[in-house]
Amino acid sequence: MELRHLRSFVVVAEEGNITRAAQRLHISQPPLTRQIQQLEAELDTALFERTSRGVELTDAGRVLLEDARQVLRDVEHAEGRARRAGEGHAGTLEIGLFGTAIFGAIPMLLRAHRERFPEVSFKLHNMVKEEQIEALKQDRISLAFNRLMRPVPGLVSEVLLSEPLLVALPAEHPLAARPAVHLADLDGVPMVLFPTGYRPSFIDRVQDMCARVGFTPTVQAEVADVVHGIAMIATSGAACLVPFSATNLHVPGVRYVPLLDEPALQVGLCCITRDSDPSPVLAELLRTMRTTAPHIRAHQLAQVRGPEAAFPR
Amino acid sequence: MELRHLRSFVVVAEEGNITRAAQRLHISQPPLTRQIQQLEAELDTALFERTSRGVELTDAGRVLLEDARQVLRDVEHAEGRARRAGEGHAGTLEIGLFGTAIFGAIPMLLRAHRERFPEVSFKLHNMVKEEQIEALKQDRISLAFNRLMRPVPGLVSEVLLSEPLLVALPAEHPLAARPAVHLADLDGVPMVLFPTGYRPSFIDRVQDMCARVGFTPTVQAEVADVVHGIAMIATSGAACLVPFSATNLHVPGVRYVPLLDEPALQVGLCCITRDSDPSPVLAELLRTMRTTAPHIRAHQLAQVRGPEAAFPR
DNA sequence: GGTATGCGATACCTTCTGAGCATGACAGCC
DNA sequence: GGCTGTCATGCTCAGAAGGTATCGCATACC
Repeated sequence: MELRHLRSFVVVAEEGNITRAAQRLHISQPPLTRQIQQLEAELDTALFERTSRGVELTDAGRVLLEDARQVLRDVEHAEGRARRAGEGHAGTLEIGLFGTAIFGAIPMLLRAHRERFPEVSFKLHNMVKEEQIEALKQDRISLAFNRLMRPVPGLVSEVLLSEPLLVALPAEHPLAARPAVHLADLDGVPMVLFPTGYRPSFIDRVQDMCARVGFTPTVQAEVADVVHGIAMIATSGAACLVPFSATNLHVPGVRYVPLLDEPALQVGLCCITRDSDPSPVLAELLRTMRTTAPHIRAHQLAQVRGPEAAFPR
Repeated sequence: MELRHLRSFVVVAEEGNITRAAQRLHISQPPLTRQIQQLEAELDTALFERTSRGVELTDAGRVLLEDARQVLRDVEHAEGRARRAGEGHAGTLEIGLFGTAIFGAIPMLLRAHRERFPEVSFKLHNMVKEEQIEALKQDRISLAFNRLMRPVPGLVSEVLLSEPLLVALPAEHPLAARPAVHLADLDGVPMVLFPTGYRPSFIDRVQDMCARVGFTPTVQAEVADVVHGIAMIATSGAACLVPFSATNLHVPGVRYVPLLDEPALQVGLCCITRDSDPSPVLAELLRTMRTTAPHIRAHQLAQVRGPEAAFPR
């Protein structure tokens, strides 16, 4: 059975007349008659009753008509989707995630893309940086989000967005009442750092920044990720430097206080891809993200420093 | 695009290798290559990346693979359904209904058929006898259920089932307390008769039966159908003769009392069809109904006269 | 009642497409 | 550097799909 048979069958059923159906199909009547006969032979069932005025569907014909229409619709649909997928407008992307951004910037970026191309869907996989690199190399994902990245052959890393930093503090901490603090104010305050594991990472960035303003952080604990960090300070006197995205983690007893050391105190959100991935779906997502990221950044800055700071200079 | 293309495409995608896929498809490699090329040309998109070791799906290819599999499954499914429909095991039947049996015997008959062939579905249309005849002649339904039928050219009527009769009485009526009554007991009791309209019908049967036991019914009202009849007696002192199926109409204040004049006092349930309907789905339903009807009758008799009467003689 | 009309089915011919074969171009491997 | 395995291409041919002419049959119409 070929689609040709189904296409012809549907037209014949609609016309109730092989001759007229043949005209609509731009073929002559005999081959159309034969097509129907072939279909009937293959299904071992009469699909039409032949009357003096034309043809009429049998029970089996009626059943097949429904199904055939469905199949033809699906084929058309598949054709459109494949075409759009070729242009990057449809498809599925496997994405590796780790860290804070998952609560803030990344959903906004992906939502923006979904608005452009509703037929693109995402499969998100939580994995640490080493796993992301492995998965990218093995083609299991085509995109990973992370913070800092040392060069890896075959992969490229792009800073999409610089996020402001904040200090997460227990609500009863003296600094928590201030509208903003300097990083140097944290000298002597016990801190929770993250993540453990693969370097370089956010933890290195934090230690580097503290060194620059002249102190070495008092490390109360090193934890696996931001979620553990926030959870920890809620029940201790410690502080924790976090990217803006983390402020979407609303934990009772935790306050987020902006840092005044901007713009130096920011942390990049990187996306990592294979260096010659031909995927048009990925390419379109990168385009979306590059145009959306500045808006997200402006929004974050406005939140941290007030609306007038959103567009400096 | 033809199914051939999709079938080939799926196999190539599964094998990741055109040569091997060609072996599985029992064709040689060059035509398979060309089929994929045709598909790609038609969709205006690369479906595979050609590597030195074979082929690999592109984004568009992955999207199409899902859809193509779905289409092929649907085609197979359609094929099976059409085949089964040709044997009467699948399809849809349009059925015209009127009167009491809709509450009792008919659902049981249809349920029995559904158990044999779950793929057969029914569309029920409520219509009076004249409409049933018209609809049958115009092919809008292929089966109608009713009570009495005078011969109509082109249609055949078959008595599927004889249902016992009962008297519906207001609960406070003196006869309502008895375990059973004779038809003659109704002499002088005001009666509600039905249906109005097309003759001959149940109303004629009732009058005929009363005449045979020696009285002319005192007609309090003539109503459209059994539902109106039952509703009426609930608020009046009248009685109403109804077929067993009506006892499924549970109306507060109404009692159903068996008649002792059996087996004479029964009423047939007829099914009406076109006299040379080739529909195998209909033929199978008739088979089911003919074998199921006696069991329903036995069940009804047991309810009316007690278990030992269910299998007389 | 006989002719005209319209229908699908069939026989026969034509065209073209889809498959096979041989071979080419290219990459990876020993 | 040859060997192997991959997909791509050019050529040939069989077979399938389509076209033409015609048949058989029912119905409609005069």
